[in-house]
Amino acid sequence: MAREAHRAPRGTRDLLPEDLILIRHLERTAHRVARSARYSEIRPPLIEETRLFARSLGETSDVVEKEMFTVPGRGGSDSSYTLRPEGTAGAARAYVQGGFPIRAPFQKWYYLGPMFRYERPQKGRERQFTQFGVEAFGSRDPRLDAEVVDLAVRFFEALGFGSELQVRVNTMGDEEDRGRWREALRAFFAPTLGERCDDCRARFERNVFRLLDCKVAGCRERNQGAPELLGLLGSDSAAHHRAFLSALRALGREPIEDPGIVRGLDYYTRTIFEIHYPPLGSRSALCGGGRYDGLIEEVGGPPTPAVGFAIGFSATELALGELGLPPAADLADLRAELGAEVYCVAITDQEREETLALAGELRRAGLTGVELDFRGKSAKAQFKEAGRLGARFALVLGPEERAEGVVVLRDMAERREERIPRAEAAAALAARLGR
RNA sequence: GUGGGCGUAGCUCAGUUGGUUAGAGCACCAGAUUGUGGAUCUGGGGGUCGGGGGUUCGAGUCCCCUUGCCCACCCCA
Repeated sequence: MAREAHRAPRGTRDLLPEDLILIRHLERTAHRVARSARYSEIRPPLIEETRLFARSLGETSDVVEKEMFTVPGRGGSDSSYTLRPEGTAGAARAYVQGGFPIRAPFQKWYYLGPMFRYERPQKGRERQFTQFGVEAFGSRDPRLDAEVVDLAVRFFEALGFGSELQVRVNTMGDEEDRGRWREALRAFFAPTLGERCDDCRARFERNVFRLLDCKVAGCRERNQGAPELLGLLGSDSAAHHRAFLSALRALGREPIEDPGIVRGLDYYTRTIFEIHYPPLGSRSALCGGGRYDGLIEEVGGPPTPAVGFAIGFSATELALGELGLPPAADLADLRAELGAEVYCVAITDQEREETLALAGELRRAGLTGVELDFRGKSAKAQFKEAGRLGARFALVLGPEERAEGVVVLRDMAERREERIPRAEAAAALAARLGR
């Protein structure tokens, strides 16, 4: 081994052919589910101006404060670019830049691709990870919130997750509601602040909502009886929430109201939700999302409502692994692509060039998975390799065949052979492979 | 950023109270009737035991440092 072998950067990994069987299945499932409700794919750049994220995610969010991959621009001292840590900001920016708020405000989009966060890697968390997300702009209809949730649930159902999937919902209210709630919480927590953990005391100043999901047991106890936003909602927000719950039920999704859900990013308003799969235990959260009616304005557009979610593939992969999903049959076609369909065998070295030419003809004729030996293997070893690769047919070329202008077409499974004119090989294979 | 665990063949791992040429399985290669396969059998290649220092007659085994990976906390997807 080389003394200083290069390694993939910490928190990143190579997706090798074997790994891509599962990944590609996740991707196609995402495309399919998004398509089912007419969401269209978008591909914003992987880098954005740093200030876009600072603006949309919140200056004091952990992501912005210490988790971004940022590179200085070369132009001026004020230019700076950041590898996207999430997909919503870029989508919102693209929506505004593309002029959609005016020419076609209602848009249903989705994205799928790598995101980057400079964090300490651990199980289910990488510095480069993949997210599948949807964003629906231009409507404040609570039925749209429900459609988005349903989409997320169906993604997991399509992968084989069972009926234990939970939709946990909560509401963040609008800005006014949240102002009232913030003051109520501060008034509630202030007297017992001295009995809480250091983190809570810091959060009290920075973002009082976070006290609600502190993991420390003692702190949790002191959360009992904290004012709930539900009781402080203005009539619009309350009506929205009720209609959202009703719409979910109309889709056959029974929501679980969970006041403990608090999103870490600043841009959420009203509906927020998480998809959980309790059999996974502490790592049961698979998806988070919600409504962010203020975001478009935040990134320079006119007031425009929006709702969406993001699903991280890392956690999804982990969960699938624990559950033994997806069933092998769902991956069979992708797995088969790693093998060969037709293997061209050269009996002696005299046929090696011609097997290459033969393979070329087959490929030009549209056949896929056409392979031959490039390592000087014996005829026997070539058949062995053909078998290992799962080839359905072998085309055999030896001195005799060459002299007669034919090839031997061997059906690997049936172990039957027939001689056919060399010129008809491609057509014969195409017919047998159903092409 | 803070803790903890682990680095032995390409992969997954054994390696006994420190003791001779460091092992297994899988994978790879080659044979087992000179032109026919996924099984079996036989054989083969391949390791500065992460790196450095120390203790010792002797270190893969013990100690220290370093580096990498993993796990947890934080936070979240």
